[in-house]
Amino acid sequence: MTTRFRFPRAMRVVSTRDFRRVYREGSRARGSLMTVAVAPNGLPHSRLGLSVGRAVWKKAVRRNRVRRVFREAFRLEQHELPAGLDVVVIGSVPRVEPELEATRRELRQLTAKAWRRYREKAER
RNA sequence: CGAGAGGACCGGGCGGUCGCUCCCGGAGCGCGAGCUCCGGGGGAGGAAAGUCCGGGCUCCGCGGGUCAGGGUGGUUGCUAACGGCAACCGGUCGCAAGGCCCGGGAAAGUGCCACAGAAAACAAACCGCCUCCUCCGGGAGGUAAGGGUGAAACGGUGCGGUAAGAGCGCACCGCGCCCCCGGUGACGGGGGUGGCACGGCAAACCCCACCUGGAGAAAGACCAAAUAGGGGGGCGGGCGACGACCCGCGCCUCUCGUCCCCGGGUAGGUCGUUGGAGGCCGGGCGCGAGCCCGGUCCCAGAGAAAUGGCCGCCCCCCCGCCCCUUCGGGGGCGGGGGACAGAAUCCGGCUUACAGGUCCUCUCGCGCC
RNA sequence: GCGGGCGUAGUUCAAUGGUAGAACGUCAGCCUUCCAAGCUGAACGCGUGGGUUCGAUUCCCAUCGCCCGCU
Repeated sequence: MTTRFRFPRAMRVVSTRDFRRVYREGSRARGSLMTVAVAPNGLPHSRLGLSVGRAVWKKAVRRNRVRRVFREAFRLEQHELPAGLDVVVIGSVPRVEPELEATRRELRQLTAKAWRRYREKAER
């Protein structure tokens, strides 16, 4: 049985309430391509939320490109990431042109880093 | 062959693989909304953009009138409508094909025209020119051809005429008015006449003609947790509002009285939401924009927002190395690049951005037959 | 997605269609033993491209950039 890389809508953070919860309670980690914010979601799987605003690119095409690369990176890395998290990927770097492999690497590192910070905060 | 003009169109192709979303069919799970799997099908643009116009649609209670405000500006058409388009007229640029033009009114009124200049719009006269007078300093009168200023100076050129001159007279051109002819019309052509009157600016106020209510899908309709206790309807009276006023009808936000009823609504969800002034093919009408008839097709519907990622081959462009060459170029290998740009209620236009490429028609020049 | 508004010196703002000004800042000189303050002087420009006009920062059109409001 080969590992599947499905990515249905249920694996997306969609509602405004969930976004607000991650921003308020979650922990963050910033890298050269993105900022990652995480918080547990109480589900058996992790979910992805995207936030790529006009500060990244003024043209809608370029923003869509950034979102697609981020989304593809999450799809391919979903089994390597901790389960049961809401992962909000924020486009925080103006005029980024992300490469897929670099994005996968950074997503993995930043998610682990943010998740570690969350657990340290929870212990205190 | 070269130079150029106008128009129509395409916007990388094929395959593999991992995904997303919607629709249809089937199977499984679940009380159910639904979820999962399998198969089939659809899935960005010519500008989806800017939001500059016009319309559909929805709400603001409906209809009518006058005004205010806003818009348009050659004519005739096309259209659901338009500030769009077509044909034509006029002006202007080009040898031409053709291009460009916010192209009504300045004898309804108001305003502005800096500086310079004598004078800037209604007539006047700085230097001049001419005649006469003179105490030789100049003065009176005639004149607007010449000078100079200016973006613009009171018709232009020539001849006659005169003291010097002047439409003072004549010819041609321009301009105004009248008549005739052609055209639906803008306007064009011809004839007569006037003796020049009417400087420019209306993307200055304005006048004229025509058009025009406001908001916008976050419009709007429905279902409906948690929380909070209020909320709704009928009848009668009063005040008042939707740019202003008026008329007719309708209605009640607000408030008072009274009677009756149990719903209202945030988060969230569903609808609106994709079948339409629709695409393609054929025929007919029209110079054309377009219109009519018949056949055929269903062709994106997301929602923190799908239409993507990776790989291979082909196509086009650029660079490097090597080989061949009839010096025009051809071939091989490697590397890089392939525009502008992403639907969000829909449609008709306009505008702006854009690598490269295809097709059609026309003009001018050169050569050959 | 929709609706509004604004672009003028380095900065904050003015200006009827007729030479673009003010304050602060910058630079130079004077003054002072030196600095500051003060005085004098200078440089610095209408977002961009067209059009109307004799003439445009001003009027008209297009374009670029920025800001605000509406669930």
